[in-house]
Amino acid sequence: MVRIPAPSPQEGTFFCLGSLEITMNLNEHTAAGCRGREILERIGDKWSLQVIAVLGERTLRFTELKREIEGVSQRMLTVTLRGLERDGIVVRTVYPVVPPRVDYTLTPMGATLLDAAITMVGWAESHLAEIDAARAAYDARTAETEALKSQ
Amino acid sequence: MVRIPAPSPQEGTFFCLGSLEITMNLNEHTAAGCRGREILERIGDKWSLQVIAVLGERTLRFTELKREIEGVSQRMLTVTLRGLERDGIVVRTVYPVVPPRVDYTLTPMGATLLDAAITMVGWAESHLAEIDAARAAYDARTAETEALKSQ
DNA sequence: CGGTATCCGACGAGATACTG
DNA sequence: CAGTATCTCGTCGGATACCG
Repeated sequence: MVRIPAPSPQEGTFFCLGSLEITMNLNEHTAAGCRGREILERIGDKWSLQVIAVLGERTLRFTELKREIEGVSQRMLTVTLRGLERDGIVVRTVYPVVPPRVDYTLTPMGATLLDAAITMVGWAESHLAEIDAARAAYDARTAETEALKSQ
Repeated sequence: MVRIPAPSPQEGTFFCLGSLEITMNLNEHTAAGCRGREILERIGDKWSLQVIAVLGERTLRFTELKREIEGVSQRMLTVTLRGLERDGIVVRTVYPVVPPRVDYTLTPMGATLLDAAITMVGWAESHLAEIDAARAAYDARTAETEALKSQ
């Protein structure tokens, strides 16, 4: 388990991730202020991870990206890309030509994020069967309880 | 980059995470059906990761959990715990005593998930400064553009 | 103590229409 | 082509009240 000593305890510490402490200002003393969760809020949304994944293969234009991801609306792709650009995860390059051309590329930092994300996906892949079994068992238990109640 | 050959292509394949293909039924052919994203939907929500983290240290009762997490409502803690229980990440143990006592424990699978999550948090920790810089730069650029437009 | 039930506001996200 | 603007609806999550 990772434990990071708080460098300036007088600012107050916040149990961010169990034993993983981080230092923060007291006025940020909310769960939303947890920096460790920020990255999950970024890639935990509906589209970010998929965008990062496809850009991990190669640079793409807006329309190519939209075609590649399948299901994303133009609006949400724009919103997602702006967020990723703001965080320095993708670079947006506009070519002043007609018709317009905009390329999106993963930054080096974005590539390292993709590596970390793949770890998570790997975990998911190797535990999917176990999760499905747990769900089936839980749902069976729940259904049984419900049936007893309605008698 | 991870590429998993689709075992039964006739069921249709779906580009789940860039080059990471998974097999799925055609009637699940939505982005939400992506199994790789399921785990992110689980721990990407507002409270799951924090619950997993504090349970990673030791078994806790409901009220202890609520005290430990700070900011979570009773409702959301219940909802979160039910979800984690259903997925086999935590175990809920009810002791038939008065007053009631309910213990929550991380399963072995939950512990491995915590390890994977810590990888992500580690990434976040080591890139926070870079992300903040990127945001500041982006916001500065945006503010500048806005100022020019309103002239 | 450890929940459930209900109400309600805020936000995420799709559909659609319009633009440089 | 690559967006922006607006509307709308569904879901998330907090507050509150009640229960075994």
